[in-house]
Amino acid sequence: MRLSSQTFTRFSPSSYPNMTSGSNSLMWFRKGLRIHDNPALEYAAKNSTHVYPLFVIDPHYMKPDPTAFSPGSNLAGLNRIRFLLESLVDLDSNLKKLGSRLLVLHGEPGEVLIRCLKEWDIKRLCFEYDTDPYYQALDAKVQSYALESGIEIFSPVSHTLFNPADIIQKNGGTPPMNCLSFSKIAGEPHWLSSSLSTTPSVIPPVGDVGNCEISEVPTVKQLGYDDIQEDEPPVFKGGESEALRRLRESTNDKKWVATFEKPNTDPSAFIKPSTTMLSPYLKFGCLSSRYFYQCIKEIEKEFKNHTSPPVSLLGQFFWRDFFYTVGFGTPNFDRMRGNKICRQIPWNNDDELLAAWRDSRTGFPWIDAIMVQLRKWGWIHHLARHSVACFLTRGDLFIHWEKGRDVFERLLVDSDWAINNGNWLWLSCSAFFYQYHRIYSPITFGKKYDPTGAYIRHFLPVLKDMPKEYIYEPWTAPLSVQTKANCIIGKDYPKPIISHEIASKECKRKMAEAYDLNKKQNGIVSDEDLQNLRTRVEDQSQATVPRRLKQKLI
DNA sequence: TTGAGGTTGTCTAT
DNA sequence: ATAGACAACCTCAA
Repeated sequence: MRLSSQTFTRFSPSSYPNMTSGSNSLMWFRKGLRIHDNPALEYAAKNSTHVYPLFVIDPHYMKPDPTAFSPGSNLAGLNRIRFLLESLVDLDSNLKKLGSRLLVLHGEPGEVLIRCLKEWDIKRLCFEYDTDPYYQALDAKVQSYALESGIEIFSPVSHTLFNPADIIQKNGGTPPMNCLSFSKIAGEPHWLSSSLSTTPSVIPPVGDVGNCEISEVPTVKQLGYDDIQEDEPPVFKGGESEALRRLRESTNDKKWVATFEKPNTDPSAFIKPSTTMLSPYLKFGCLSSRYFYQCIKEIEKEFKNHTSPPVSLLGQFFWRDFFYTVGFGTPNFDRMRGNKICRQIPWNNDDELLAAWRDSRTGFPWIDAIMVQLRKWGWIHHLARHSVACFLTRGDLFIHWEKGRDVFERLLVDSDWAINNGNWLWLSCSAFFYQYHRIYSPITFGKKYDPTGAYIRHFLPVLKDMPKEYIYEPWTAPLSVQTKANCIIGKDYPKPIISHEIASKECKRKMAEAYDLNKKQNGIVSDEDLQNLRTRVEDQSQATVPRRLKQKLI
């Protein structure tokens, strides 16, 4: 496809009116770890003598954090870091096929980049536009240096289908607040009917790298992750090649693609998961969302009765762009305080309950099994995310969504700033979704997909011999049954940390009080108001939920 | 002001 | 499998 983006940031200093063929270009990779449909790379490859493809290993993202609750950096768990490194190895290999290679440097990306621009006498800097706050701040610094130095910048929008800024402008200055109005404003992407030719055939060679300390793509061990215990092979293999292979595999069954309905997919499917599992590849841009979109569009043409957004496979891309747009247009999107679209809710501060949830010790097998899958795979089904997010926040534990967001951010291979925050806002009924009476049951929700509990048995082997009558509520099994199943509740597997029946009622009442306050005060809730409300609802809660229901954790 | 619609709730009855 | 009760949130269009 000829996906030359019409929406891009470009500064062409007048001191360089003609791009001469004797110029050096730097292609800065961050996301967008691919050679297909990569407008920044394509632009760099044109009319340059030398192209320097660069990736900077950023300690902000990849420095090991020994104090964290699971191996990884303070931002990313090991599964995601490994995925990223594999993606870089694959990118290097794909670049080599085009006569180039990937240059890897270590350090603070802004500083490293500016050093490279000087050292390599770069006249043109190309990188994919990024809406995440971290890159917005970083890119502003780099751009201001480049402008002063007369370096041309080419920064196209190619991570998402649409340019979030365009959507916000079309909507009158604020982001659309639901998926339907987003779709109406967005329409069809302008590049939809562009032809399918995806990869540059050659990239000008890397020039002299001077004094820069170029390294190979490091291994996780070289980055300082020593104690890796691998009991199972990773579920994902990073990289563009694997992404395209999996895309072909996923789109092989055209009828499945055309009749996909997200809400009807099965969160308990683990032998053959019920969705494409391509999200990690989209997150890092190993797979172009626009290319994927075109592939689905082609398939839909063959089926008159194909499904439609928001539930169709194509619809999932609108959700992605929707969250990117709201995230871009909302100050403090990743926080409750200072976030205008976020209901102010007096969440509990209970680290004991939070740790139980995080470490699969809630005593609810459905919840605990999901959290095991999250740690092991770095991926869980969307509805599984709903189940555990609802349980942590408005459904049972009433703990702040930001705490759950941090855990997901760390453990998910596909964790994406806008989408992760957007979904936590959604699930906690803080924004977008407000029907807080609809609470996922930690017992019956999983049961309706998986009545025998195969999913639980797989991820929580301690319960593998528990009869199916008790697998979702093992504390109700008679002691003789527990003994026979080699699983004594309270010893081998925890008792439930709360009563779902009581806790969910309490949560509804607290949500009603919080909504009431937000409405009365028109969303302007001070720290003091919030603390007063917290004291009030907790006092009432003490009256109805005895402390002993928060049983000792194993 | 009113009413319809909102990707993915649960429980019971048919 | 599907329908209605439950108790009732929000936003947006008319």
